[in-house]
Amino acid sequence: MITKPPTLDDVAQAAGVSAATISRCINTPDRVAESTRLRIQAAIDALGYTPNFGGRALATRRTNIIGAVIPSMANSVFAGGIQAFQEVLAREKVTLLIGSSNYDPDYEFEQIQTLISHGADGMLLVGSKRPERTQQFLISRRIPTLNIWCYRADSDQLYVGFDNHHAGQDVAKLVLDYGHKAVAIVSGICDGNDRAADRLAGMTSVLDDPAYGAQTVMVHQTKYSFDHAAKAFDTVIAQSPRPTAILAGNDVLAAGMTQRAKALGFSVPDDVSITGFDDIALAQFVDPGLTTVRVPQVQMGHRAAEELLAEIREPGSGRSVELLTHIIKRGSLGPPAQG
Amino acid sequence: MITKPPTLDDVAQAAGVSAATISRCINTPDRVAESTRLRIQAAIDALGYTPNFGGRALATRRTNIIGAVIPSMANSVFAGGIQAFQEVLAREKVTLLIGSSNYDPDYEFEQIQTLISHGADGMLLVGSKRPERTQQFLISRRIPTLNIWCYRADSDQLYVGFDNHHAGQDVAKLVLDYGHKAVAIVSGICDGNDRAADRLAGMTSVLDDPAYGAQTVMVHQTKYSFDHAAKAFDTVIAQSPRPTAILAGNDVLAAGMTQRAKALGFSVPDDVSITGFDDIALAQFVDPGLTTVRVPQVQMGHRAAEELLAEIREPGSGRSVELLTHIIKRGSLGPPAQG
DNA sequence: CAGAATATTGCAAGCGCTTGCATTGCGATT
DNA sequence: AATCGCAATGCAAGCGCTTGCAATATTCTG
Repeated sequence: MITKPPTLDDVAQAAGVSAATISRCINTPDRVAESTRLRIQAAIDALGYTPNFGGRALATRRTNIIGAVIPSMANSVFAGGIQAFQEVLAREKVTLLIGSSNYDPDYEFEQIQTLISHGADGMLLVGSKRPERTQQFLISRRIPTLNIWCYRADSDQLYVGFDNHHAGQDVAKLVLDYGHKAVAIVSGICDGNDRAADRLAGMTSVLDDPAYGAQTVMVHQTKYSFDHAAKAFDTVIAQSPRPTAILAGNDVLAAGMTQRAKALGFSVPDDVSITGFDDIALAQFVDPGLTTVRVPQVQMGHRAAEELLAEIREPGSGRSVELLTHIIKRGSLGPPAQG
Repeated sequence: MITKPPTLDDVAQAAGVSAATISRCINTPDRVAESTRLRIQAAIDALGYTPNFGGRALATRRTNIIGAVIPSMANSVFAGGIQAFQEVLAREKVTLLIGSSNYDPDYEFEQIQTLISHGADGMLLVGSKRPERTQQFLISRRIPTLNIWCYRADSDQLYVGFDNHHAGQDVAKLVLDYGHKAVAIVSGICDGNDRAADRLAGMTSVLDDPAYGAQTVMVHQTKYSFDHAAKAFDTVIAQSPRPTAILAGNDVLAAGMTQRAKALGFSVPDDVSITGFDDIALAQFVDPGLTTVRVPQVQMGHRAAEELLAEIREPGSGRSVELLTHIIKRGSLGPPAQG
């Protein structure tokens, strides 16, 4: 027996009222008389009626869906934040539609289009820079959008994040404070990834500051994977002068390099110090533990959800929020060997 | 300029054809002449048109959304599989709606309802056992559903996963092969989590097999977090006789215990061996590396997507798939100290 | 070159729900 | 008792898209 799901009309028939009344009974119960409401409720229960989403979306032009496009689901960098984000949404009966862009702006655009065409009322995006057409699309569609993982004071967009540039400077300074003079940077691919670019810029701005008398041995960009990190280490460590410290663009790179370093017989941090970024769970399990920048992921997710919801319900009411990062010191950073 | 999003009609007007043709051009391009197709495409691009989801859903009674409810997004156990799952869906222009249940069956039910009321054409769920009302709901709504992370031959449901019981036996046997006689198990909470329960059952079935002459010192259930793992380690290690090996229900527990063990001055594996389960990225970074059971996450995600899509397009055509696990040997398991 | 087959395109009827406006009923007001 | 105000309900017009069927244009067949 192929039973089609019951519709509003079915319920109306069963309850002996018009479809409009049923609709009101569901959406604005106080507009319906107590007695009919009861009758309707009974009919709904009897038929097991659930409003059809498409119909409702079509009529109201609202979906209660929020879309999020994150660069990657595979590594856990974004997991914590999204989980926190989702918790808040769930509480408000809003559903999360997730896409992942694999760090590719074109693919990100595609995902955004998909999510929006699926009716997303708002969008959560990672980072701030994106191609003109993406921006245009978002604007022309009037989709409330909020960017996380970065923060820009001088912008009319909404941000809930932190200052990657500044955080990058912090680590770099710390490393120089330890006395390192020859430092290399292994960054994520900056093209299309403003967080990586900002971090890198922050780091180099310090390293290249003559006041410190240090030297940037090499800046190397590579993908966020353990394998790429290992290769990057090989490249960087072969430079001359050999760097005594390597600043990594994130923890995945740092972890991968640490492992590779040990495999090659280098001692961390005695032969080479390595710092990370993000403080993902992994960071404390690497041996030695990664000195890294802690990003307040959970807080970021929560606040992002709150502000985005606010912006959706009342355009203009969402606020940007700057979060603070701080450095977690573990064993992977030490003074350079006496040379 | 208050631009409402462009509709099919707008595009039709711009391209000088009827709305129907536009629709065909999008859904069945070969039914449209090359020349008009180009003209339409131009119009679409010019207007930045995206099909309205509600309208489409209403007309086709299909949403091209698949819902997934996973126990947790916070740890990376499920990330790889979901990412793989999503990749296949994206290729087919199907979108993923994700919910997380936090390992709570009631909450899982709630999430399932939300996703389905949002029009999900199919559901991906983790594990096999769930409350009667959840099952009933799924059945009454005729939602194609596929379960991952487990496999049951004797079932009319769809599974793409592996035999947790068997895998649990495998690790247990391996540990006994190393000569351990006093073994403890630190499992996830089995209530409402059939994977954890199956693994545990598999492990105990071996440990309690008199043929091996071993002893199960203790079975301890706790939540999947590093903190809980540390506490569990404290409890378990204080037993008498002191276990020389601890089987963990997953890698998070194993990693947390390893770290705690080292912090307390125990050498792993010399003082105590620890095994994990899942082979998440973390496992290779823990020192010593975790001997664990590798779960073919990516493969699981891919196959699950394929079978679920098949089942949705042609009910009855989806097939269950049993995947195989194998043990990855690293340093955390060794022979017991001579005693 | 007529007639048929086929490829393109348009018409119009929904899909299920919401909502502005009109209608009905009824107690309150004068 | 006639009138008014308001609460409760019904009517009907969409919301944007798909699709069976019909109409027209194009190509093929003999």
